Amino acid sequence: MNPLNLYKCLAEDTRLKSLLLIRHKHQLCVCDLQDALQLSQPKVSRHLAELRKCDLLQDERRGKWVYYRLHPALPDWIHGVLDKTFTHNQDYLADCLSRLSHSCNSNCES
Amino acid sequence: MNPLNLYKCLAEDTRLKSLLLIRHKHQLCVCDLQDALQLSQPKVSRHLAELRKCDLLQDERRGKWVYYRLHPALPDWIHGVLDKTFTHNQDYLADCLSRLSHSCNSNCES
DNA sequence: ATCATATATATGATATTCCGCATGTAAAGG
DNA sequence: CCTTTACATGCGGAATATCATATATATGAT
Repeated sequence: MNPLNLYKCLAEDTRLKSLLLIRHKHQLCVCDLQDALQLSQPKVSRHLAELRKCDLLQDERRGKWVYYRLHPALPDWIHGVLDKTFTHNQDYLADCLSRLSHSCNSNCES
Repeated sequence: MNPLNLYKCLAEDTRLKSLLLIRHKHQLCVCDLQDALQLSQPKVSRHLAELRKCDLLQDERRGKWVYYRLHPALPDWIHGVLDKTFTHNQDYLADCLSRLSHSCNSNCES
């Protein structure tokens, strides 16, 4: 993953927020994000697919749900970038974070 | 500077390399970058203007030359992101870095 | 089998970004 | 002045990205 492609992935609101929320909650399914971001299902799904194709995310189906998490092989420096971004931009994430904590699909397990 | 706008700025080859090279060399003028990146003058200039308008860069004219450097008010976490990106992506920068060291507009002073 | 829920994808329209080229401006030297 | 060098910007077209809508697929329950 070269830096240019990473930043292209981060350069869109839905993708950036999805990545940061998934990083924060460890794993989320599409409908969690759909609720938290208040976006249509196809829109969320399409952006997650893009992040998956770039190997930033990994998906795993469990029953009806598909859970997304950070790709386990993600280089250290990318973790660092995401960490800094999350930590220093709580205002950017406040709204969707609060909506996320009210939903309960992914929160209720492991 | 919100993270989305930052990453939009970094999501283009000319802008990303320019920023990283300027960070590395402390300051560079347009023709330094033009040589290092082997790009047309208007192309470099336009992307630098965009980075300036987003307050990522600051410009300063000295005689015929306009020197660009990182904006002094750049938040710490953005410095962190740039540092990690530079350090862990030397391959992405190798070519333009070597061309940069052969030129001598900005190297020859302070 | 049928249906509801969760997710993915195809398609065509719209918007945004990027580029090359031409032109404009600013400084320095003759 | 006039020219050269360094840089900036306006403009139209090409390439890309994004979107909404419709449709397809997968799973689980009845």
